[in-house]
Amino acid sequence: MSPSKVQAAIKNAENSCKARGANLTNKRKQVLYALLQSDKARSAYELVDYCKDEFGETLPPMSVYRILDFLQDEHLVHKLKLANKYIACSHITCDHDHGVVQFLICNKCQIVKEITINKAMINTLQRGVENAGFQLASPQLEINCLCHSCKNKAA
Amino acid sequence: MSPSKVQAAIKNAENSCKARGANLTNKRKQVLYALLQSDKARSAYELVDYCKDEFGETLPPMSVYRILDFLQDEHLVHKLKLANKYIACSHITCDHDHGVVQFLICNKCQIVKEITINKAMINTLQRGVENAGFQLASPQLEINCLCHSCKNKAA
DNA sequence: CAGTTAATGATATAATCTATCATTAAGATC
DNA sequence: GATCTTAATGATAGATTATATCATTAACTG
Repeated sequence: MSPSKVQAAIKNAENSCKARGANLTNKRKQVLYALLQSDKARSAYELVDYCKDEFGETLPPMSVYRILDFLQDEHLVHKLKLANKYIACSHITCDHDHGVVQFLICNKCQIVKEITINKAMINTLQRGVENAGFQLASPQLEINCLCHSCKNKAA
Repeated sequence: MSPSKVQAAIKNAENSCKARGANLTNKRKQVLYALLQSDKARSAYELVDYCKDEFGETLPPMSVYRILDFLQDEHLVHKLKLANKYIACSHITCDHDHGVVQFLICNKCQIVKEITINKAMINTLQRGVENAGFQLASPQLEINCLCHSCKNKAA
């Protein structure tokens, strides 16, 4: 994401926090920044390293986990359970509704791509899930994939 | 799963291993048994405990991981990355093709239900994934859900 | 400025998983 | 059957992800 977009996203995030009575502190901004300017999902410990390298900020892991919890509560960050890593929510920079966003996660390099699929498809899936007595935790699925470049490397 | 089905499944597994030149040892059978007779996904450490309790077998965790690797190589066991737990593959007991099986995993209690969805749906998803330059790791998705009873408890 | 809440730090520890080397069991060859 | 070889398992250490808990610091409030 371009630096100006990242800055804009952080500004938006700051405002939305304020509107909810929450406080996007400097350290929280740093973690959010780290996630915004990456196309990969990052682990909590990778974020610790990033903040150290980029900002000279020595955040203890515990603080990063707390900050990630905060950012998730504010809907600014999403945890990918398939990878045990975290990404910035895409709607921070682009909030018009295109359909249903799905996460494609590369098993090898953990790059994340978001694609949009037909809402009808998700509705069908949802019906199937409900017929089984279950309930979708989210319309956004995490999909185990292999990205183009890892696929070529693997071959 | 009924005890007789479990026994039949283990017998089948034994044969298919033999056919591939692999050896379904007693300890491997115990781990497979533990997964077959559970409707929940189990972690490696839960399997250690299970084998201790049920068979008086004190398997070190490392051995269980190795056994799980073996069983996965033999396509007898599947790892659910969403839960970091393991389940017996359903085709062990029932090998006719119904469509595409999906794993519904309860976020709370980790019970696993397998549902079948329309093959056309998966094909559509697959096309979307490929258009994005990715490749589905498997047609079987792991879907973050809440089961009926946990949903009621949560309310 | 005193008191309170919010945010962060420090420490310990749990859970999942991998790497590596040692040992034991099983199968093959003579 | 003794020996050699490979397969299977054990033992140990450590990496990674995550939570629990208590202490400290910063920010807000009256």
